[in-house]
Amino acid sequence: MVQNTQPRPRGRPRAYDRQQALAQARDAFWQAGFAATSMDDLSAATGMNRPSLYAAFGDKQQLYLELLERYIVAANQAIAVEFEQDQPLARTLTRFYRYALALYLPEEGPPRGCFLTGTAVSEAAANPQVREKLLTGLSGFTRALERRLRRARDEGEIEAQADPAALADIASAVLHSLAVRARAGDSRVALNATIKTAIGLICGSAQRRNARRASHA
Amino acid sequence: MVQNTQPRPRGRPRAYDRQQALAQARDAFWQAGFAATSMDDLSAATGMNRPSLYAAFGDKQQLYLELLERYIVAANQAIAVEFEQDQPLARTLTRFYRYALALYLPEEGPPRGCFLTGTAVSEAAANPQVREKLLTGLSGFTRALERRLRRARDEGEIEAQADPAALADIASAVLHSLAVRARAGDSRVALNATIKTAIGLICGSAQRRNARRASHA
DNA sequence: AGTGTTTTGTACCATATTGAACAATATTTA
DNA sequence: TAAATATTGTTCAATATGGTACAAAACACT
Repeated sequence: MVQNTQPRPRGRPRAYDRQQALAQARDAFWQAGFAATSMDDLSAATGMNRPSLYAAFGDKQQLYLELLERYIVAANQAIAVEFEQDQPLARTLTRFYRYALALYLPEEGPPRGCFLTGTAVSEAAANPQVREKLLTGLSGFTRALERRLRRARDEGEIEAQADPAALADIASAVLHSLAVRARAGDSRVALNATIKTAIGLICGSAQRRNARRASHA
Repeated sequence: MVQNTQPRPRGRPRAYDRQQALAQARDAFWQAGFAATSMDDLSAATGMNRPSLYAAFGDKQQLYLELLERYIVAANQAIAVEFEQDQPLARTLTRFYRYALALYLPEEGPPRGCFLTGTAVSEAAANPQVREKLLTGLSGFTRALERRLRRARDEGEIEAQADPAALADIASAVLHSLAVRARAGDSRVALNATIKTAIGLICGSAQRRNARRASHA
């Protein structure tokens, strides 16, 4: 059997776990936003001291951009897995929005919305790097939705004349709205009602009844 | 004729115009966000020195909350004026979204999106006062849309079985999406396509053709 | 044990930021 | 012209923040 244990690195071992520290830094940014989170906050959140933070992740902006990238990649992977499933469109979209909402409304603590819309949007106007990553992330989600809707159209799940790109725009808009409204403190009931309405509208006349009378809080 | 000139106040006259200073402070926040805007930035933007800023508007948060309030009131007034017009729903919605987009994409300078979603959303998770005002503002817009859609239904502009609250949710979602995507740097063409799609979808089967084939960038 | 290597943790510096104190200034009123 | 009043502009203190230098610590290798 091949030796699969890596040779341990030379010097003093790290006192932190890189993945865990990144997640903790992300949560700190997620709560307070980029500008309002200081290196001291990040130090406290990760348990690392500042020199270690700089050595491991560069300065605050580098770390933040890295976290944006990771969030986008993870979201795209989760979406890809879900959209590859051989499930009805309505069910897939329901799971898609429910998964997002679970992320936006954690069990404990204040509602936080989406990491991208909750923290990157405010920086985007003044910071081109953040703006670029944000747009890349958002349009990636939209394209994934469009591919799934195209498949739904090709397989006869929605009307043959439906425009996948147009419907993906609406489906994305609902996601953006959930992200904003969740962080704004809107109720879970109201957000779920929006999800129901959106799915009814997107999935077409077969589901039109739901679109008309989704329960509202 | 009654004397309508106010008696001038006692001491040294103000060197600034209050309304103008508020607008300049708002634009500073709008560009960089709340946390990234310092009192010095506000001082530079308004031309006032910091002691005058404190005397006139209180601390940074007080000033910001005041600006949120004014933005919400102004938007509600503009919406009320527009929605009172005796115009077809599709035309009203078109003007509504175009007006928003003009605000989000100024002629000069980087795209800025909506003042609420662009600056208040990031603060909302950690700041209950901002969160409350944000939710109030957003749900006010949604209610105005709902009233207009109810009128459209009652007057036969859209199907009698349509649910105004549900459609208002979608119409709001599109507004939120425009706000986010504009600040993220998405193209004017793409945003206009989303507007067309949304209006086609909301206004129902009479406009269904537009919903299917709105041009995409 | 001793040496080299990497990380940690303390200490430090320069600057940014908030907030207020206070004298100077510009105006109205007596 | 003098007094009262309100704002301006300078100055200052206290703290926050970003970023780094450097010695101590913890490991691998010889």
